[in-house]
Amino acid sequence: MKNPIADLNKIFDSRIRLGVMSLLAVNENVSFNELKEMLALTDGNLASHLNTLEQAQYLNVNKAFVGRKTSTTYSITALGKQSFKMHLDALEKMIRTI
Amino acid sequence: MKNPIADLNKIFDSRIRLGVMSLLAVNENVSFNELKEMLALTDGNLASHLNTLEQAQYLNVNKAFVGRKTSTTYSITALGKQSFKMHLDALEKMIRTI
DNA sequence: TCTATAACTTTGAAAAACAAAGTGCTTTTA
DNA sequence: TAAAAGCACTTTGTTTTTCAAAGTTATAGA
Repeated sequence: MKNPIADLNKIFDSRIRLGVMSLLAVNENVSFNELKEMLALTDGNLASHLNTLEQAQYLNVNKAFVGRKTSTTYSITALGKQSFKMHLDALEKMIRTI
Repeated sequence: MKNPIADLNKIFDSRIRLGVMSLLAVNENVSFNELKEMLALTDGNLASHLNTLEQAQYLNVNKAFVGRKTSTTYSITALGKQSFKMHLDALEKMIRTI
């Protein structure tokens, strides 16, 4: 019997950050509003979770214009991809022992 | 693109409660002190997470004597097993889309 | 010009996490 | 037999996290 949670990443304890990462892992670029709708969050709540992930350097922010309107999209960094993969591996390992 | 976190159980957001459940899923009965050691927690911290899981009726408390010493062990309830399984299924589904 | 939308930031309240110390009971040890 | 130690908590209090709601800035469209 050994510690099953030692390899889990604290940042991904949050269901919401897990959701953001999993959306960004599958879709190259996702906009603020898409994330907001997908995860059914308020602006502020989403913004703060995105901020946490940004601080950790797990994602990039891309500010662009679609036509003349601003559109902010988010994408995963290499570090983010790696950290997320490690977390999922740890989860999978945990699941597999069950 | 659909909400990837809708089926996750809020109670299992916590790494520690996830760890407790995964230990109890594999080992029929685990004592307070084993859990404490495995997960590297203080008494109070473990007790409060166990309490949360007990409130949710995800685990049973068994107070017994080993020789003449008290030993409290914990085991998973049917509801706990089911809820945990659903959570893991949701996680697996999330992982598989990636 | 007025309204709406995007993407935040700020504020503040509520909940959760956690460590540390205290408790009551029993058992072992000096 | 008195003191020390272990078990399984509970209590206390601080720190951290979560979240909603409101405010902000800038642009776009009617």
